[in-house]
Amino acid sequence: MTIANPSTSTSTEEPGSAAQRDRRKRILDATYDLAAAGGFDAVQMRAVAEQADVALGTLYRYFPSKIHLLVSALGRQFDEASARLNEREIPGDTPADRVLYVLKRMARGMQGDPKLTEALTRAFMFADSTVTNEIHVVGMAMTSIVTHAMHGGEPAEGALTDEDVAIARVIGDVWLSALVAWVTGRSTAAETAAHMETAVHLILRD
Amino acid sequence: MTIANPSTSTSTEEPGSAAQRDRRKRILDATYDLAAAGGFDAVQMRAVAEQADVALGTLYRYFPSKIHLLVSALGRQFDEASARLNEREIPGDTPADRVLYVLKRMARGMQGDPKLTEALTRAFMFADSTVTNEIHVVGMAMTSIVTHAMHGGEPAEGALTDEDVAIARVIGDVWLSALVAWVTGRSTAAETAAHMETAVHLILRD
DNA sequence: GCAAAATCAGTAACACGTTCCAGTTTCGTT
DNA sequence: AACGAAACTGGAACGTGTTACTGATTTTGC
Repeated sequence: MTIANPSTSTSTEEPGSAAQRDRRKRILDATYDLAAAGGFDAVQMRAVAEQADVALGTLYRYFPSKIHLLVSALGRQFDEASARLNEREIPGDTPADRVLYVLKRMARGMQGDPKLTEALTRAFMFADSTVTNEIHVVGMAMTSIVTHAMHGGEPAEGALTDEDVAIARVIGDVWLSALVAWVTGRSTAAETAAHMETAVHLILRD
Repeated sequence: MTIANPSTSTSTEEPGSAAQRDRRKRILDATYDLAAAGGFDAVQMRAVAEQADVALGTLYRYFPSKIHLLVSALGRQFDEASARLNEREIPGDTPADRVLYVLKRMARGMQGDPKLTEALTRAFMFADSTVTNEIHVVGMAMTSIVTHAMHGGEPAEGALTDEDVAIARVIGDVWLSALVAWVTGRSTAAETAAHMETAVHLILRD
């Protein structure tokens, strides 16, 4: 339905003073709200600053660009999704079934928040090398989710073969392309789902 | 109030007066040159207009946005590549070998023009539903290139199975993701090539 | 408890995509 | 050749991301 706003969880200890953490949190919350309400274009730096009760210069001190801001928000989202999915067993009899299960779960969450998804995906696609760190987090989370599903939810982290990782990466690539096509209005949710299903069966061959 | 929009025609026979065709070509040439020299950011609408010897308003009459402009340039480029590749036999003993041959050829071309590739890829990733037509051209050209390679360069257009098309799409998806990773500086050319090789063998299994 | 350093608010200004407009030129038709 | 429609030019202007600057306020080091 809706993607949980991660602002309530402060599991990882972030550096800086309490006031800094406060401002950072307020900024990310404002970003999240604006993105969820109006998508990429609605996340305007002046609006974020105002809603976070922070000056524009301060906003730029914390996040050097709109892309950094949105990708950081995406990173938190993905971390949360990954954590939720990886701590449970995945239903399904075959790897393909299980992978499709998690992909469909993620798709459902995203379709429930299309504007937010559009904003974060656009930022991800537009990011350059200055955002490499934040983006790497997303890629690894995706690989983790897929391999975890392939192995049926068993914590077989050490048993990942090269082929497992390659398969997960390919599925992640297809997923990303499908996501972009959906976000940019070039394919419907149903077409995206059908394409993912075809691709997963093709790659995991059953 | 005017409806006419010369930019919406992408077929080989372009309508309009000679002057219109002239302007369109000048605009696309200027776009190409600026993109090749400085990438996405260097393709500035005022600069394109000036270099094409056209007023800014005229540029916007032909291409309603920077994204349309760049995606159209990408379409022209892809059409040419597709035509060149499809009129010859593809070397290689297996479908995987042949597909990798054309992918590596394309990769080499792109690495030779990194700024141009960056500009066109960025535009492609940022396009929305108003550019669907132009983007469809690119997608079909990609599918055509891959299926042509799979079948060894034989003109077996009528014999494409659903699976052929699905495979071509998946390979296109992986290609696109790899391209984005390379363009945004998140992976090197060598990593991209290795990933493509792994993925193609995985999908075409031989 | 205090001075220096860092941070912040507020605001102006710049850059580039985009829109709009008034006047001029080109094009197709009669 | 003349006329109306469409296209073109040149330039002003607007919105939003980004930068720069100044004077207050908070934090830090001692």
